[in-house]
Amino acid sequence: MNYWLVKSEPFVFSYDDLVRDGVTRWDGVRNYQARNNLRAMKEGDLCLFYHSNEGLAVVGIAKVSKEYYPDPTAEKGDWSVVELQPYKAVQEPLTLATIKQHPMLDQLGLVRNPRLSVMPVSSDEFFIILDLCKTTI
DNA sequence: GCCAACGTTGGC
DNA sequence: GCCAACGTTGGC
Repeated sequence: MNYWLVKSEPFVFSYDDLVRDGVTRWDGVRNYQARNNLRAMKEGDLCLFYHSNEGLAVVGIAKVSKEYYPDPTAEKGDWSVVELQPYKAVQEPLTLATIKQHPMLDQLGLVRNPRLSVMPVSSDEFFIILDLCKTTI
């Protein structure tokens, strides 16, 4: 089991939208590092769902329901998508400000490379974050 | 292969 | 709205 963090602008696609839709195709990724992370996801892996631009917080957990396949929205280039489904909303959203204050989370990709939209999270980091969200899985 | 210019992301 | 960081593009 691997753990990940995906970012979405909530006014484009929020965690509530994921709950509403039940499953979504995570398309439109046009960054090689992010794409390679999508390709490393296995069915059943869990993703922290982070709201960027607005909210600036981890708000839920998504599960990888389908492993990568070619992005149908890509007109050219070698891009991939996965499918995600809602797993669990967190009890308390965890804001970026709080994440930055936590000494155990200073290696988190979200802090070290704020522009990457799909990134791996260590299991230690994942469970620290769940704990800060007062959430169990 | 280098590097300048440009575009995008995303926090503040 | 601004700006820093990063990635991409394209000329040489």
